[in-house]
Amino acid sequence: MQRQNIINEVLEKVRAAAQSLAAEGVLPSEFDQSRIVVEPPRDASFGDLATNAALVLAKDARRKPRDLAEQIAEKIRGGDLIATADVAGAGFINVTLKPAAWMAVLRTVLAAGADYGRSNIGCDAPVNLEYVSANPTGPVHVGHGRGAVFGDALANLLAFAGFRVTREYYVNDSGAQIQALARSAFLRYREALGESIGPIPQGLYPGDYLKPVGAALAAEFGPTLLQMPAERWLAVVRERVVEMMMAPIRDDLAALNIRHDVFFSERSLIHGTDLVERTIEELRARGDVYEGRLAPPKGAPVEDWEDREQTLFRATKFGDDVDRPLRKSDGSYTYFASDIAYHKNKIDRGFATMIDVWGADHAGYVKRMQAAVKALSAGQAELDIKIVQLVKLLRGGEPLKMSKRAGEFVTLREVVDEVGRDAVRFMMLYRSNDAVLDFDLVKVIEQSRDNPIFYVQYGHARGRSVLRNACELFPALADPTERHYMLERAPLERLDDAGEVGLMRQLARYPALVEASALSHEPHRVAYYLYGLASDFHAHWNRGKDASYLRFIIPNDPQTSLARLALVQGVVTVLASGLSLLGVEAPEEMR
RNA sequence: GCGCCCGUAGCUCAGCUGGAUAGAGCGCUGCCCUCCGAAGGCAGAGGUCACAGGUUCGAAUCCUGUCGGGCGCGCCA
Repeated sequence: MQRQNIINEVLEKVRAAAQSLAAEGVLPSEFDQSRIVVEPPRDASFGDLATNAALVLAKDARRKPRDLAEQIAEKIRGGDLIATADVAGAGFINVTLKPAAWMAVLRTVLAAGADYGRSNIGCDAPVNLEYVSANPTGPVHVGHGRGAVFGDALANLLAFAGFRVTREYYVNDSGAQIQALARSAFLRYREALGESIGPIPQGLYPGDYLKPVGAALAAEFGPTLLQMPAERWLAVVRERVVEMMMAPIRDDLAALNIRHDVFFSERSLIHGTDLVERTIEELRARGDVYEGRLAPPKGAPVEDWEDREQTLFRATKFGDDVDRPLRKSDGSYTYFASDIAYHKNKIDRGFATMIDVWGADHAGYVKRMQAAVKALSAGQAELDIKIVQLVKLLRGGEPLKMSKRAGEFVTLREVVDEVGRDAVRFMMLYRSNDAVLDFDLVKVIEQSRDNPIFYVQYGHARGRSVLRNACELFPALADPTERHYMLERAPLERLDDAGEVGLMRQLARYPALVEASALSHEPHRVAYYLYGLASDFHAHWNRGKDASYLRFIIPNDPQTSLARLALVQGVVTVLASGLSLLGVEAPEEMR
C-alpha cells in the first residue's frame, strides 16, 4: 500500500470520525475542522502521532474535551494503520501506529525515490517569484547573494510542492543610476583611449570593474563616440553598459547554480509603451490616484523640501501609512510608478500569486507595494514580500572589514570562490530570512559537527558508503535496478530497534515538512529538518560502534542486513532530496 | 515623530503558524573512545521565552501597551 503522507492519512481518519459524530448529533452539522492538527508529539514517549481534535471541537460539541476525545479515539481505532489511540492530558489523542505503517512509509520512500515528498498541493497554480534584481551598476555582493539563494531555494521548494514557478529578475535599466553608470563608463572609455581622466567625480561610479567596460567600448567604437553630442553617446553607452554589467552578474549567479526564466527590463515598461501611464489612469479612474500635497517626513528632515502638489497613489486606503508620489518634480515617473506598472504586468500575465524577495534596505517599501497590488487587482492577487536581512561576514569570529569607499566591497564571487557553492548556499539557508546572518568564512568549511553543512553532507556520504560496502556481501546491489528490487522486498519487519523506528518516523515527516515550508515560504525549515535527520542517522550509526549487533551490515544475517540497507537507502534518498531543494550537492564521499 | 523586523540557555539560533515537561550547536562539567564504522561518542548542569496586561480549555506563538536593539522614512533606485 502506498503511503505518501501518513500524517494526512491519520488526519483524514480523525476528520471522518468527527463527521460521523456530527451525523450522530454529538457535533453540530456545521463545525470548523480546519484547526484539527495531527503531528508527531514533542515527546516521543506519548506515541507516534497526536491530535488536538477533541480540544478544538469541544466547544462546538458542548462537551468536556476528554469525553469527546474518547469518542473520537473509539472511532479511529482499528484498521491496518492505528495500533492504539489513547486520551491523554487535557484531551489529546495519542496514536501509536502499527509497525506495518512505518514499514509502509519506508517502502513508499524506496518506491518513489527522488519523488518522495513531491506534492500537488500547489495545484499547478502559477507563481511569479522575483529575486536578486540587483541593479546592473556593479558586481553582485554578498547581500544580494543571500536573496539569490533564498529565492532559488524557495522556487525549488514551490515547484516540488506542485506550483508552476516563474523565476524572474527585474533589471533596473532605467533612471538616474543608469545615467550615472553610462557617464562613468564613458570616462573609462576616454581613459582607455589614452586620455588622463583624473579622479572620478562625485556621483559617478569609481569602481575598477568599469575599466574593462571602457576598454570594450574603445575597441568597438574607437574614438567615434567622442564626436557625438552627449545625448547620442549616452544612449549608445547606456545600452552597452547594461549588457556588459548583466553578463558578469549572470555568471556570478551561475556560479551558485542560479538561473532565472525571465529577465524583465524596466526600460521596456517605459519606452515604446504607455503601460505606466495607462496603469496610473486606471487607478485614477477608480479614485486611487489623485493630485495632492504631502506633509514632510518627521525625524529625517529633507533639507530642500519643497511643498508642491503632485500625483499621489492613495496607499493609505490599502493599509499604508502615507500616500505615495508617482511623479518627480521634473514630471517623470518615480520608481514606484514603474514598479506598479511592473506588477500590473505580472497580474496581466496571469499571476495571482507573486513573491518578491528584497534586501533589508527595502523594508520600508513593502506596504506601498502590497497596497498597490491590492488596488490593481481589487484584492484578487496576492503579493508576499520576503525581506532577507543583512549578512555579516566574519573570519574566525572577527568581522571582515568592508570599505565601501573607492567602490570596494566584498563580492559574492569572492566568497563563493573561497568557500565553495555548497557552503554558501546551505549557510545562507540555515537561518530564517528575517534574522541577521553571521557568515563565518572559516567555520563554514570546518569538518565537524558544529558545521551543519558538513554534517548533513557527511550523513549522505556515509550512507552511500554503507551501500557501496554492502556490495561485497550482496554483489547484486551494485546494479541499480537489482538494488531497487532487492531493497523493496527486504523484510522490513526486522527494523524494530528504537533507533531504526526513529529514523522511519523522521522519513515520514518529510512530505508534511515540504508542504509547510512551501506554503509558508520558509526554505530554512528544510535545512533544519535535514540537520535533524542527519543527526539521528549519525547517532544510530554510532550506536553500532559498541553494539555491533546494530550495525547495518551483519555478515551472517543477510535478511536483516537487507532490511537495514533499505533503511539506509531511505535516509540517503531523503537527504539527497532535501539537499537538492536547497541546491546543495549530495556527495558520494567526503574529501 | 512614524513604520517594519528582532528580543528564547553564557554565545549563535530553531520552535512545525495556539498544544502536553520550551529544543539544537557552541561553550562549561563528567565519563568513554583514540581497535579506520576516519574527520570523536555518551551524559549532565544551564530558562520568569525582555516586561505588564488581555483573548481561552491552553500563549514563546495571537491582541494592546512599555522597554531595549537593528533598518527605513517625497522628487534615490
